[in-house]
Amino acid sequence: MTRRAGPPARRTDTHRRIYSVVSRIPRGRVATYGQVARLAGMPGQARLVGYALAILPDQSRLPWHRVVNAKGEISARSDGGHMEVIQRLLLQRERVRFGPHDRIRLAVYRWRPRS
DNA sequence: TTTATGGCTGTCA
DNA sequence: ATGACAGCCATAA
Repeated sequence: MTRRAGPPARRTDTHRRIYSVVSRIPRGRVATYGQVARLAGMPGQARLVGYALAILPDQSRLPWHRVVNAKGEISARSDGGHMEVIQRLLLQRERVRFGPHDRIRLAVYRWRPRS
């Protein structure tokens, strides 16, 4: 194994928890990166969520498109940017409406898990 | 090892 | 509303 002593498999566990939370976001609802981080037990790690989703394989079944930034917008990718369009389509397909400035009204569509 | 990004965010001007 | 800044930390070079 290449992994030595110290923090045991943190990266793996981190991604695991992030994906776990994302998989629970119901259709027609969205969550912000920061929100996912908090729910995953790592408040303030919004960027980690972005990383975890960025390396997601294309054939992944995870609802990555239901994660948006704090303003309710689809965050810009570093690459081409075609995924942003896909994300928008996927959301509209599950009837999430976009308001002015390509924004989603978080007050209306934000996911609110019970516990 | 060090440095520079990066699907972010809250605070403050 | 917009912009600068500072945290946070995984990855890539």
